[in-house]
Amino acid sequence: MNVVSSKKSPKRGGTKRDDALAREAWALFQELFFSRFRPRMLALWREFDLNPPQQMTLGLLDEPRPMGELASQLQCDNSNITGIVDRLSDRGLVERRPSPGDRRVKLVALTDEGRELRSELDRRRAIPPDELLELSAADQRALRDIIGRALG
Amino acid sequence: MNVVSSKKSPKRGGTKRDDALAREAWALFQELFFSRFRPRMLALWREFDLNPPQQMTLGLLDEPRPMGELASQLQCDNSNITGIVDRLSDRGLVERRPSPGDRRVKLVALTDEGRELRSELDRRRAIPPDELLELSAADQRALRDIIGRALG
DNA sequence: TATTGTTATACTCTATAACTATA
DNA sequence: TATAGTTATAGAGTATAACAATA
Repeated sequence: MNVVSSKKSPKRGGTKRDDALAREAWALFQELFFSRFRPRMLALWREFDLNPPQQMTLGLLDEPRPMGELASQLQCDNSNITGIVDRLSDRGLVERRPSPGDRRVKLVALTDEGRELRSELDRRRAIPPDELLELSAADQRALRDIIGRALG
Repeated sequence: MNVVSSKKSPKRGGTKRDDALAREAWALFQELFFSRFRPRMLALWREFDLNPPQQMTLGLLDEPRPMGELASQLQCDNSNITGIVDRLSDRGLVERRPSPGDRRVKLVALTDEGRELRSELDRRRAIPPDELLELSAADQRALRDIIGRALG
C-alpha cells in the first residue's frame, strides 16, 4: 500500500489541479487504515465470531429494517441477505417480523440476545486505537474537526 | 455505524482516562471510511474484476513474495493462498517461481500483464476522494501531518 | 522433526436466474 | 406488471486437517 505521492506542487500555486496535499493525505489515510486499523477490526469481529457481512448487518439494526434495505447497504444482491439473516437467526441474534404496511416485506430485528451482543460490540468499536490515543490533544481535536468537515 | 460518543470530559481534566477527544475523532474516522471511502474502493476493485483478497495480493507484489508471506499479510491460512494465486495465475497476472535458497518455497511474482494492471490500479487508488479534495489546503496539510504522526 | 505449500472438506459470501406471494 | 424475498446453482473466500516434498 505504498502509494505516497512525492510530487511537489507547481510553481504557480492555487491552480485547479494542485491536489498534491490531498494526494499525500489520502495515501497516508489509506496506509493508516489498512496497515493498522483494519487488522484490529478483523480481530475484534472474530472475537465475536462474526464475519464482515454479519458484523455489518448487526451494525445496521439500530431499528428493524427490511431485507432489501440491508442488501443495498451491504452492496450485495437481495438473495445473499436471505442466508446471512438465516445464520444470524440460527444463532438467535435476529428475527424476521412482518411489515405492517406491505405483506411482501420482512423486517429484520435484533433479539434481546442480539441487542446485548450489539451493545458490547459497539462498546468495543468505540475504543480508539493506540495510534489515535497517543496523539496530542490538539491533534485529536484537529483530526475530529477536519473529519467532521470532510463529512459535510 | 453511529458510534459517536457524546460523553464529555471530566471536571478535573488531564486525567489518565480522558479520551473523549480521541473517541470522537475515532467515531468520525470510522464513519468517513465506511460510509464514503469503502464503497468507492469496492467499486474500483470491481471495475478491475478483482475481489478484496485478489486486490490485496496484487498490492503486496511490489516484489516477488513467498506464498506464506502473502498468507500472513492477508491474515488467512496458507491453504487459501493456493486458490487465490491459482486464479490470478489463470488470468495471467502472476506466476509462481522457485526460490533460490529453499526448494520448499514458491515465490509469487507479477507478470508483465500483472504489472500493467497493478500500475493502473495504483494510479486510480492514489486519486483522493472528493471529501478530501474539497477540504481547504490548511485542512489537507493538517490532516496529512496528523496522520503522519499517528503512523509514527 | 519441523516447515512450505498443496489437497480435501465443509461452511460462508457473492452473483445470476427462476420462482412465490404479494402489490 | 412490478416488487420483496426465496430457492437453486455456481464460483470464490475461509478454516481445519491430512499430506508430500524439503529442510
